Amino acid sequence: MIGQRMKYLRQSKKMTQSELAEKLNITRGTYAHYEIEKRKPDYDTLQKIADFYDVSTDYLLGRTEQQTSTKNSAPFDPLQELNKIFEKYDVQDAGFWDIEKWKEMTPEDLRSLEDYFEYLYNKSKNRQHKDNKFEEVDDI
Amino acid sequence: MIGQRMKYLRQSKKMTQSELAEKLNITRGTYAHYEIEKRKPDYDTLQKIADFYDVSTDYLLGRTEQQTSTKNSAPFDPLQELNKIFEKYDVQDAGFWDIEKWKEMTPEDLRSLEDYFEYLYNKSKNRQHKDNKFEEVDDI
DNA sequence: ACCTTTTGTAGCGATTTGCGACTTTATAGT
DNA sequence: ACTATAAAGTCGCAAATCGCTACAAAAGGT
Repeated sequence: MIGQRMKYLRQSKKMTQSELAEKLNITRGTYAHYEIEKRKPDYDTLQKIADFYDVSTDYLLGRTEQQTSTKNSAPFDPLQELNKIFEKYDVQDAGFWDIEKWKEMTPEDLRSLEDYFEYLYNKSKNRQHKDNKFEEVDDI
Repeated sequence: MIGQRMKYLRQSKKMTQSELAEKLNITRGTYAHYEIEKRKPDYDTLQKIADFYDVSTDYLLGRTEQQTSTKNSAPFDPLQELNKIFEKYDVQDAGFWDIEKWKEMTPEDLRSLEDYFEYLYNKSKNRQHKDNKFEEVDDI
């Protein structure tokens, strides 16, 4: 399936395998294998292909007929999201957050942080400081 | 990224790695590697994961924050599409099409068929039966 | 028919995967 | 707090897969 779609997309752009391979930083031989489905591109290349044609990986994999890429136009910004949470829980940035690390954070990390804040919030309500479920947040 | 998301999805369903592994027909050890990103699932497993959680592969791969799967609710039906083409080109099913084979056909195959019909159509207009560009259609 | 471009296909070294077994960490019950 | 049990992380190895280079076949153009 993926081979068919790659071939179709390539031809509709009237490009040769060589040209595509160059875009993807692989040799033409390697690329050729994809189209005839003897090999599969690694995840990195798969995404490059999806990016190049602006289609979804689901389309390439044949999970959907909609080509339309669902890729975010405005990429996820961890710092911005962090501030939202700060506001929500009325936290003032005390300066002990390692901003550099936060740049690497995923949406899932953010959710963890929210869980943590919520936990702190609940704790402050009934002052039970024994539970150490979240004690290892220092690695955030 | 994919590991984080898999872990998040699994936990939000309150499942263990063992349970997930069973669903995906892999061993727990193998599954564990995915979450900590030491290994990557093959394409087949990736799609099983996406199917199981009903999210897009783009989401799993971190290309988008939208979980929503773009998978077709009504899957592509080759036979139905075939009939549309038959109608369009006024072909009557002479019974020499191997229906079983057609069940495997992709949208791209359909496009090829349309090209073929169009070719036949053009040929019939100026009776030039020498060009054998489409001579090998018997493998469709 | 001939030459050029493009595509398909081994062969092979190197990388990566999946499994099973073992270790470490977390959870629960008393 | 202590122990037992479950869950998650990690290692070594066999097997599968990948990417490259080189060669073969097909397609296109003159």
